[in-house]
Amino acid sequence: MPSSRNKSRDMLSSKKATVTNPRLVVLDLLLKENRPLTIDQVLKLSKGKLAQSTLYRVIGDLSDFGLITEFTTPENTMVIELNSDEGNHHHHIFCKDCGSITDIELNPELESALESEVAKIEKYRSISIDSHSLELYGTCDDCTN
Amino acid sequence: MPSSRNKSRDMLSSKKATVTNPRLVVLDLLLKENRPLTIDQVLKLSKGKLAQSTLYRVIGDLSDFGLITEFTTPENTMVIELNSDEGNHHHHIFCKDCGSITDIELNPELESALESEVAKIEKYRSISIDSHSLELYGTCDDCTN
DNA sequence: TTATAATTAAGAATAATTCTCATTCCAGAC
DNA sequence: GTCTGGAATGAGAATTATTCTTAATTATAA
Repeated sequence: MPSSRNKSRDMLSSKKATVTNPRLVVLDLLLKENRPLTIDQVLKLSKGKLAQSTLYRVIGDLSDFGLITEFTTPENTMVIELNSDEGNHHHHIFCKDCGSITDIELNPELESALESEVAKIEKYRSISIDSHSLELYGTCDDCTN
Repeated sequence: MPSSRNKSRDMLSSKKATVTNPRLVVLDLLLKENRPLTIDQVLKLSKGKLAQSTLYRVIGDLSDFGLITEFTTPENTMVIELNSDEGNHHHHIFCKDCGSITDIELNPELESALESEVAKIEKYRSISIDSHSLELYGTCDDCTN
């Protein structure tokens, strides 16, 4: 009974969500791998313990609970990522060769410059902006060699 | 014989590409609408003059010629946009209610701050970054009311 | 005008995701 | 601990977006 299992349980309980095996499997995996995972990766790493349809539904549920975030690769497949407790804002680098996804944080001045620009755009265009994301596309270190 | 038709012809010729009707239809539409268009919008606006499979292939061709750019909505459907002659870099706002897509340009200082941060990330992580995109998600003016 | 190569249209095929519904599981009441 | 109602699951069908295949058509340029 690894501790990640308990952490996963707590995460679900704290959201008053029913604790079920598929949900625990997904959370455990994200806790253990500690990186964004594609659907394929989740399915492979969980070795047939999850029906594909269940995975998609569980992802929807966990997103609704605010425990994970979904986004997509440039090739249009779903990626999930644990929401950190601190709710720290970050962005992603996609490697076009191996498909790896890496988190990056911008330096705080740039991030806040970005946010105030976004605020300006909101006001100027009289629209409301919920979120922004900066994505970088390129080749990772491993694939460059 | 509207002038956009001639513009479209010229665009194709300038790339030494064969001038065909489906290609002209797509370029004309983009010239006329002057905004990013989804596959659905292109199909509807072109009123059955294009086979769907042709549209996808034509989009691939026009991208290869460097005349248009493809990207995707948060709902994962393809969007195309005319490449401006100036090749000016810009970003997009997606309205989560009506799905409209709007171009925005960042103020030049921010854009160049972003670029130098990206360069820093490249160096620091020894990766190579080909492109970046900033996407804003929110509600447009029309949908706020 | 004609030959050749490029392009198209229609629909089949594929891939990702969502839906359906009968079965199983969880959580709280006894 | 057992029961029970509602929530969640699993298997596969359905849907959606995109790509592929192939025979027929069209564009170019000699």
